[in-house]
Amino acid sequence: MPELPEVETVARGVAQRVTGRRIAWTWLARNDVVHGEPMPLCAALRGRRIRRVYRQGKQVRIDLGQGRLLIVHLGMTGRLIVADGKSAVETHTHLRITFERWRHELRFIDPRRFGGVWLTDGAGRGSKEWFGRRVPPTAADPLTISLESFRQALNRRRQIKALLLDQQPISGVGNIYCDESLHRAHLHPRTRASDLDAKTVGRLWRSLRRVLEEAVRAGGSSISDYRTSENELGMFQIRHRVYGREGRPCRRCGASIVHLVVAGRSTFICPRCQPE
DNA sequence: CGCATTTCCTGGAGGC
DNA sequence: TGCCTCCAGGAAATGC
Repeated sequence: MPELPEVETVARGVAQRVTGRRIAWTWLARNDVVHGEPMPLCAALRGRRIRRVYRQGKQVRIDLGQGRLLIVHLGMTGRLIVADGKSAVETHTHLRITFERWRHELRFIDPRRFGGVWLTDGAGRGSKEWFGRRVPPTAADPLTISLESFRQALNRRRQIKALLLDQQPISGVGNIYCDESLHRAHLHPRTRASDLDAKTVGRLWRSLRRVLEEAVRAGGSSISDYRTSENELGMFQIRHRVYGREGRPCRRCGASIVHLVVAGRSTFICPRCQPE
């Protein structure tokens, strides 16, 4: 389940390996995973040099220069890996990008196909319609958002969990880090966001940033499909305090972790640390 | 506006 | 062993 820390890890890993390289050819297994330009993708990418690779929200953005941007969204089971061109191509590999004078290549693999790839004009605006599917939204980043902007974003009557999962106000938080940050802030996920006092909003702001930063340092959480750009496991899952820990003791108070559904999502809380 | 529900998709888990 | 159902969830669409 790639969220901010996973996507950040992948973007950094890919950046390290492909920045400055020139694209030789692309191999597309099925064209419904690529959106944007109706022209053949291979023709659009061949000869382009990779200027920069970075994360925005849950997107990996590959800047190709001259106003071209290749956006990769990993969805739920997507992987973007740097692989030896001679290594076996596993099933559900949808896109391969090779480079001049390099034996390695970039591969996009996504069994469930909730993810996708967009070739845009560089603006990559979330609202803009592209051939096929809309570019997923990005807004304020939880690692850099100011406390004041965070407070404004939370000034809604919605449940705090639903708000944190909504990518429109703040982009990058998914189910895992939502639950982890709420536990650290001692907040019940069904709390109305607008009911939080200034002190509590500050606590959540810090908790969210801290858990995301820690997870980035651990290379993200590998629950099922997620792997780094080198196809290796992340390590943050062993440090989860609530996510996936139903029935196990709270690491803070020892109470049994409870599973419930909030905002239509599987949710884990400590009933003692996070009273309703 | 908020919120629940459904849709897309595949693989893994659990029941029988 | 095999078949069935359910579940995981990012984000959009739909209905109340």
